[in-house]
Amino acid sequence: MIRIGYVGVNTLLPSASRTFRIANYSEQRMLETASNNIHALRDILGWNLEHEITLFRITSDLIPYGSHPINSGVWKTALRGELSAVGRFAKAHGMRVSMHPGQYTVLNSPNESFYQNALRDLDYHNSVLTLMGVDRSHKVIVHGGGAYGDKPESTRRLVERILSLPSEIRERLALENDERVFNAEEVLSVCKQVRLPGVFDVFHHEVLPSFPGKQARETIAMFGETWRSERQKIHYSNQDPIRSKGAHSDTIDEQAFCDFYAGIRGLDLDIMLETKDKQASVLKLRRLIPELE
DNA sequence: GCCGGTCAAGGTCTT
DNA sequence: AAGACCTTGACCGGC
Repeated sequence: MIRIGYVGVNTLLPSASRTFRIANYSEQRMLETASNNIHALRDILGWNLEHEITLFRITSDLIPYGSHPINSGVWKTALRGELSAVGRFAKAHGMRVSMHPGQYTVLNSPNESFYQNALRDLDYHNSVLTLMGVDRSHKVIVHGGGAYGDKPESTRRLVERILSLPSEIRERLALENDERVFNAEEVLSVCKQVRLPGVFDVFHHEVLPSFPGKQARETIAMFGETWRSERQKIHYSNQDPIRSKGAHSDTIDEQAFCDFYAGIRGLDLDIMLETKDKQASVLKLRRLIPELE
């Protein structure tokens, strides 16, 4: 069974990513905005339930400045009940949620300060999911980080940093190939070394290829081994025809997806679609391929 | 008031 | 040294 989902916001509903300028920061404003965002998230999941969509990525902006030093972390206690409630809803309906720190969270940075920032950010993302009460199959997905002109050393540092993470954070982590630095082959190698699941991003793999000669199904199968007893997840998107290389398209290209799907049909897989039109691409592919969940 | 254009946090890589 | 990358919404200037 192949299940598809979408990322971050629903274009038909109020956003769960509301924020404000850091110059206007106050604890009260942070808590109000965060509470509103959590309720907006609940409404998005409700919409998803009505449309039988059970795969969703929660925005990193759910708690404004959630991992910034300006934020005391009081939201972890103040909003415990609201996070728990939305998590109960997700669990009750068999939903799988995830989070994805941005490209600026760099775990393998040689800069100690940036490393500490990354640790805070991973703690933030893990805390949201933990307070929701969802287990470690609901992942926090990160990229490998930078190369710093020395890939072997940067990779070694990445491995070391992952292994030294607090276990509750490490056990929720998955690694994803990016389009500039860590390709699929390198990410898979790190995943095996540190025993973490790997998220294969189909589009990044097209922009920054590896595994020459291997078909998508083979590569997905190799990544699948890293998931052990958990359900495998991959990312899928297309190149925007106008914007720069690596930019996501507005919507999923039906022909491209059909060609891709022909090679993976029959697998057990969660596929996150990354497009500007969000939920619309999920509904579009469902119409095109009714057997998709 | 509304509209459209610009900026924001975060760090790395490329030009 | 400066711009690109990414993201959506906040914010600001001009009507």
